[in-house]
Amino acid sequence: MLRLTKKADYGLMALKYLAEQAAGAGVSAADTPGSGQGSAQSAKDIAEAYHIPPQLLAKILQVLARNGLLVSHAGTHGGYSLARPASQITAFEVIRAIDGPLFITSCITIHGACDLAGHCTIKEPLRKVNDSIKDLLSGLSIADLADPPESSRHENEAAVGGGLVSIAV
Amino acid sequence: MLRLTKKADYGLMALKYLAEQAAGAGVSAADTPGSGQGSAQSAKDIAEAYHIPPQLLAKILQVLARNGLLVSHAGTHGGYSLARPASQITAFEVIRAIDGPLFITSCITIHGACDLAGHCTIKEPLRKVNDSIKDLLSGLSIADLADPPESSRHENEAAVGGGLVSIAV
DNA sequence: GTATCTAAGACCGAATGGGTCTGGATTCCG
DNA sequence: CGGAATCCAGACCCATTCGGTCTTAGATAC
Repeated sequence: MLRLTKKADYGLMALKYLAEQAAGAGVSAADTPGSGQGSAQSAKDIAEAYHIPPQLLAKILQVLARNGLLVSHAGTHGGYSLARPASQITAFEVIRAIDGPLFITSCITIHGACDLAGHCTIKEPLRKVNDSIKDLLSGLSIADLADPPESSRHENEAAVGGGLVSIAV
Repeated sequence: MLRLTKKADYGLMALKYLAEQAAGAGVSAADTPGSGQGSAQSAKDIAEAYHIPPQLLAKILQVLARNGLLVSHAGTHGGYSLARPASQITAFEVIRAIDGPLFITSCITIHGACDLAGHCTIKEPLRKVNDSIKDLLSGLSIADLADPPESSRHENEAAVGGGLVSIAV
């Protein structure tokens, strides 16, 4: 299937959300305990914005924070904010933090070991594909997600407060 | 994890094996359809060559045959052979035949439907990545696996046709 | 007619992924 | 100070998928 997990999806969406908040809210609005990258958003807020299970997102954000992509702040008005500018956080980092190392084939492991050790003959060509995908994702930043260059925009995604599913596509 | 399944691995290895057999069997290069030469290999042979479970490989080959990538021949000296020249069978076809449609994110489905229907905002950028990966795999043929191009080249621009690595969004 | 091979399906155990729950530890605020 | 809001870290559960096996049936060459 070659697909990334829902967790990674959620993580990307959350980062995008934070990037938008940071950009829109102006840095000076509320002096937040983060590192000045806009206002901190709680896991619950983000989860509600996208209708994803709050507890699950909470765990994802924890992982992201542990990996240095987010900064967290506990307490009453705590939450998460980006650890770096959105343009300097790549989708690859997010995915690897959540889903672990990115290997297209079961052969390519950290040690290069393979259960088909000697006789796995397709390893090398696939490694190139693997690297290409990695490069591909490394070239995609959160800022790119948040601010699509010129793609089609027939989707009305205005902040739907407590809205229902609005099937647009 | 973004990795393809072991079945797809096995499938690719098997195709590569068949390509090599076809090429080495005296017939002109790898560009020979699976007809007329006794180079049909049984599932058991291939399985033994790579030490993979024979019955599992058998099922994989069946799927491949059903999808028109292999031609099968039952009977005493039956077996499988490539339905097309190895250079005209892409890794993408193999993977899709075995692992099903290739979608990087759970949002992108056949109908475009998404459980996060309206509010999945990262769908479009990721679709581009998805397409790029698809192009990447479509540019990799079985012949490339069997006869690895000079890997001393730059990694990303191997045998791939268009500028697919340039996502840049 | 029999040995050899593919075809097709049911079936199973283990791993993974998605999601929940619980019990803390921190920080703000009245 | 004490409580509310928030993050943190696990354990835990359930459904799906994956890897693999088994069985039965249909084709084909000798």
